[in-house]
Amino acid sequence: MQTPRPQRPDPRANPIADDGSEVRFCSTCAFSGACVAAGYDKAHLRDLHVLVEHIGPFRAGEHIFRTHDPFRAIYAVRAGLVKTVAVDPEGNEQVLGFYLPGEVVGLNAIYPEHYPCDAVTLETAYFCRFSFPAISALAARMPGLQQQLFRLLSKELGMASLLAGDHAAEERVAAFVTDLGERLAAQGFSGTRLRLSMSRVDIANYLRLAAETVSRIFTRLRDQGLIALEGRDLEILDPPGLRALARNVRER
Amino acid sequence: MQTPRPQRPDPRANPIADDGSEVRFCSTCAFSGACVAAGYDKAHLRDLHVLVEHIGPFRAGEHIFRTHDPFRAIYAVRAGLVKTVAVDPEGNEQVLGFYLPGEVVGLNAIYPEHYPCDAVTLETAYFCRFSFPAISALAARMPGLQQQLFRLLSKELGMASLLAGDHAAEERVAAFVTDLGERLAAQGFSGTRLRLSMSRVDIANYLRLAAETVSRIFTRLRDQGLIALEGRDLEILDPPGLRALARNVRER
DNA sequence: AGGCGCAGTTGATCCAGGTCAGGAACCGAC
DNA sequence: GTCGGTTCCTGACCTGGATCAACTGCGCCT
Repeated sequence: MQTPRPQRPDPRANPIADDGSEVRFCSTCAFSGACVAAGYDKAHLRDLHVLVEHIGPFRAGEHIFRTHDPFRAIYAVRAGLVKTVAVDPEGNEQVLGFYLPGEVVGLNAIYPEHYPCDAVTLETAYFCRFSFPAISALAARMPGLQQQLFRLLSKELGMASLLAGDHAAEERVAAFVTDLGERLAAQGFSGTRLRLSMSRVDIANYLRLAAETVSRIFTRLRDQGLIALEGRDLEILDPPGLRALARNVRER
Repeated sequence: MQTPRPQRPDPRANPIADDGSEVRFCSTCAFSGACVAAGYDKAHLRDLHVLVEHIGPFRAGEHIFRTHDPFRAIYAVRAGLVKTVAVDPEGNEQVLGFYLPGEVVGLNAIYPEHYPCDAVTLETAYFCRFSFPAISALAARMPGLQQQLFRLLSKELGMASLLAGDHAAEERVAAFVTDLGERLAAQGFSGTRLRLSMSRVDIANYLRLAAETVSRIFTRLRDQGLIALEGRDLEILDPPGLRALARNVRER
């Protein structure tokens, strides 16, 4: 709905998840495990590097792809933050997910062959673009890569099922914060001090709550001493406490 | 929670989606497209047949796999109906999906490497069991099969996102019925006269509603002349009308 | 400085759907 | 047949979270 006005890149933001080198590639990239773990040689790694296209910077509010665009590629986030948003015929938006550095956007477009959502950057962001026909052809020659793609899809499926569960507002918010922290930690960032680069409205929409509810729950969690929150800067003070609240959303 | 007592197979139920022949294979199987569409020869088809294992019958209430079982295989439904159910630590159940003949169960286990849910038959059912290591090895040699697996995963992802959307109870029920009809039609069954083999409680749980709400909405839809419903036998009287109610859930 | 606009918070009210409580219909068991 | 169990439906009430309405604080413009 909103047409976010461009805003200039913020030098403080956006730690870059790789060293920028073409050869060493993103060390935390979603696909790195496919090669490294399986012990692939330089030649295979080079295949991956040839088909990847480094794109960016995108400034906050720019679109990577839009609903109904034909599906051509998947995008690994190199730096920055992206949300995917589906819009129904009445114009209601639904945030489907937030994607951190090292994560992959666009997998839900494989089946419909068109992107079923918009992908919008929330901060200045850089991507690796993988042509899907090319990467799936390569996957046929690299079992580790095929396996990795299966795993990414299956993981995304698990995330969607969590979101689909019916959980109380507080559980949802606690799970959201815990999950963000863990995903950041998995990418080598701090898992306890983090910046919520998305607006409260986006968070609320993603959690299928009203923005007011999210706001109230944040203050409640703060009053309980579980988190410290100032604007968009969040610190998780009591990870186990928060995890306990989120327990039903996350464990099964 | 409930331990459903076994019940004897009902000869009326469970139209079988294939001719039972080992060689001709399930004509409506989720994987048939992978071979036929891509023009594969008999040799490749035979590879698929060798790795598949026909299992069943399972009677209503039996488990195909359970939460935490190590992930070994995916299962294509040959006949009958299955639900998948996740249980959280407090014992709350969440139905994740219903699977009709021709559809595939177990894809959400790839990433965690353990099944994240139980799969329970709701009527007498037969399956094709595909060892996952074997089918993904074959997929590396059969791009059409690899593509098909990607598509299945991506499709399932889309379904989960629909379920995760926040929609009014009536929209959810209308979408559920419409979707069931379309999926049955896709498998060659009637898309307008169908049997809800799952209980109202299961439907409600799947839609994240109370059973009472589902019941009330069914009667409302009947009063509006959109459906005819007697027990578990449903007829969709006004498909476009129902689709209109479901519009926001399904279109994007 | 002042003023505008947007993001976020807080309080007051409302309502969709959940919960609770009966009751009817339909089994299968004996 | 009757009994007990189960599923489904319906009515009466309750509540979590949505909605509506201020209000605050901040960044940006002129």
